[in-house]
Amino acid sequence: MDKYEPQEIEPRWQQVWEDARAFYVANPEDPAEASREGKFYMLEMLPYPSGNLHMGHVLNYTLGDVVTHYRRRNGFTVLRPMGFDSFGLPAENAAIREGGHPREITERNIENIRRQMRRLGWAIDWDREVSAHEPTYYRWTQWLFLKFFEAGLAYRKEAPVNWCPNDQTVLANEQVVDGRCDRCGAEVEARKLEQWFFRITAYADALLDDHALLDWPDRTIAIQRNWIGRSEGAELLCRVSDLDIDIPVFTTRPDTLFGATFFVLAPEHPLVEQLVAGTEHEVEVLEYVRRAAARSREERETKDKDGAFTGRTVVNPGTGGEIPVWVADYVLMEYGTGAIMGVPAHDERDFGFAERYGLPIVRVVEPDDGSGQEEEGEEGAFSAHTENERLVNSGEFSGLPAPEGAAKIVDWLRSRGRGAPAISYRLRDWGFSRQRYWGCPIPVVYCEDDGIVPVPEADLPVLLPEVEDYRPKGKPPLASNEEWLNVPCPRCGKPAKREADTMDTFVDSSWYFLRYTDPHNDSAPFDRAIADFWMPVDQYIGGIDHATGHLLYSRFFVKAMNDFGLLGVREPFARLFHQGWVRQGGSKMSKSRGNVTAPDQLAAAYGADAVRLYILFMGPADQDMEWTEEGVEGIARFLRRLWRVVSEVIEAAPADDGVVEGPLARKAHETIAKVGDDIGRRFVFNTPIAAVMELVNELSRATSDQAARFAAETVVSLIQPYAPHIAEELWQRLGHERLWEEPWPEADAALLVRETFELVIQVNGKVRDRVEVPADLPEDELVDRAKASPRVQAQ
RNA sequence: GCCGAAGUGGCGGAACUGGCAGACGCGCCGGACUCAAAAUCCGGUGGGGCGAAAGUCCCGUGUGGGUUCGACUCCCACCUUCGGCACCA
Repeated sequence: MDKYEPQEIEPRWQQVWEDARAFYVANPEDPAEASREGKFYMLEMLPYPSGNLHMGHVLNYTLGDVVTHYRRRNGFTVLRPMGFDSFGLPAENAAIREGGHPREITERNIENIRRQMRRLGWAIDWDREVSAHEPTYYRWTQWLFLKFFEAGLAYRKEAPVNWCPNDQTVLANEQVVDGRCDRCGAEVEARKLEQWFFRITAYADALLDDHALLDWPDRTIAIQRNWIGRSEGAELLCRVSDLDIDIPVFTTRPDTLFGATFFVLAPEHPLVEQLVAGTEHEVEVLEYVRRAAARSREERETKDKDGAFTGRTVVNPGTGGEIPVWVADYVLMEYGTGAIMGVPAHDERDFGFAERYGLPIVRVVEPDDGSGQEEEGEEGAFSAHTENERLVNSGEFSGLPAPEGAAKIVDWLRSRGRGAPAISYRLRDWGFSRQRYWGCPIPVVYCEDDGIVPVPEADLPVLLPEVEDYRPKGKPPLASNEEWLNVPCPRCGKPAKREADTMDTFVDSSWYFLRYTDPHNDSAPFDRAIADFWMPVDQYIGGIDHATGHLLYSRFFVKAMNDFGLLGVREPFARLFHQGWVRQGGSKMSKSRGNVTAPDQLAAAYGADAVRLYILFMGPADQDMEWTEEGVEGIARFLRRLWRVVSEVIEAAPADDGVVEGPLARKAHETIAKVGDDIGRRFVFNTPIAAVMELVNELSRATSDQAARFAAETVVSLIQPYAPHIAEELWQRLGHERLWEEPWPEADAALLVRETFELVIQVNGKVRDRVEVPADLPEDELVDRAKASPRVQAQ
């Protein structure tokens, strides 16, 4: 018997699969007519090509690999592509650090990762590989941008960005950690610059409603729901009598309208200046606005509430009374209308403000217990929404239950043209322009006469130009290439300038799963019929850190593309699974933390099969795990044991027509049922390994009969998705071929049914007796049997 | 504060629909092989009593209650940890 030598076996089988094009899948001849029955689109989030794969990647892609093999062998046509999210800051920063061009570094990293992926034996269709930085890809990113622009879903406006005063650059949000630049540690400032935005807020309701279509983890849906932050309420108009202007406010508590004793504008509110212009309050208010602007976000959130009185009043549309208008920075311009009605009796924040400035506090909602209790002071001055409340001090609405009162008040306001039901969202439009080099150019031109002019489709791609110095230095690096920057206006031909910002990499990754379906198309991003054949992704696997980024952006992109008529589906990812973090020393494993174990050394020491098995055996795949190599020896032992036991069977039990029966045969069938159920239905990946280990343990006790032979073949077949190399080798030695195409084994249902089972009889929680009873006995019979037990009778 | 997830041996974890808690693996202990060690193989391993032994009894799944013949699992209250949102009107 020869030794188990993964370093010899593994490359050999990888070559066999490549030569046989085992995991490549062709698109249907006529995708519009092809049956979608049996198609399976397996996708894992594409890697960022930074240096090396780490164990988090190994977990992610091994999970996808197990599912791919399992589905294939269950008769599905599985699309399982791979690509690289190859634009972005890390490559650029690495290039700045090491010298050299981001493209060289990126392409070197891609080459290296591709090699690591092949070394691990993942079943990937490499014909469909795409990389975001290749013009053949980003040409279509630009094309899609133009569609969004035409539809009014991409627009430009002035907005605050993160500015690092030390590095003289705009930072992406993900580069700001606790308010500081993650490279130099300087405190980040807010600056106002013209920026590009995607109008994702137009899809806020669709993004919420269509959660119902998705088989996603509850927590992911909850995170997205929180992020979108939909609040129902009303928008009402408050009139500044002196100036004849109406200021809209949003509230979720219209029932408390009669308790609004003051009015507050955010310091950034555009009407502030007009309200105080030329009044005695002007100096004081503008000074307050300036001070507020200088405050850091953190200071603004933690200090006591303060503000400045404008000297103006507005009419409370409920009471008809005049209430004072203040400016205070606890009101945020970004949310609602940037103005609020202050109801100190029923809002904690308004209460704090009113106390400080001596503003009146009027209770208008009370618990409906009939006692009319009047509590005063801190505790009683405001009250949270509870089940049974009624309105008081609210004119004709007094006495109504609070929810009904709210509805009646909104109706009443609407009839007088002073308000309407309204919905407010926390979600903001997606700012996607970056003042950096290594990204997809935004294909527009600025013309003095024509404004923003899209680059004609025929002129795409707008190639990312070479620049002398791609370091960020306050203005976009692309702008330094004058030859590239200055072009005639596509509309009028006059001298114009290109957009020098590039796109956020999340734009690239918002549609890559569509390009995979038709990766070589050079007349469109993809053919609709082909995309409609494969989409949606049947199983997506990736980190939960993308819940409010990539996973939201991609849903938005697909919805918009569906509205453009480019695509049939409205959701990209039907089913979603998040692998847990692989931590080392307590923190998430990532390149930026430098706490990375490369899978290479591990594969060199134990083989790819051991690495794959080990990462899945460590624990439930959706839970975080602390990386340790402690247990990898156990997996290596298991593989050697598997090799030895199966080799023994090959020698001791040549295949014949002998009967396959007995406890070992039954155990094999139970294992088939368990493994298939775990992978297919429960989507758990650690317990199937334990089940196969159990079967190997039992098999090792008797290796010489036909039941042993059946058990050995079963073991090899079931472990194949996890450890395809050793499985293929042993399968061949067992006298078969092409295990990767072998149908998944089926458990013999008859063998799974136990004819009898051991009934455990308990009285008051104590085990009194165990009796063997027929499995099909009805419950009352079971009770009778239990009562008939002498040991129960003796009690 | 609101929303979500999770607490089981020395460790990672198993127990899926309420039915012998601790599968499988790590570690540890003992044995075989060996001049010896490594590797490999075999056996043991939740805690505590009683017993020479076969055994047998008690305790035990974050805490306190409850439902049930029976609870890691269901219900109520709480504690702890982790994640999301948060001056969001």
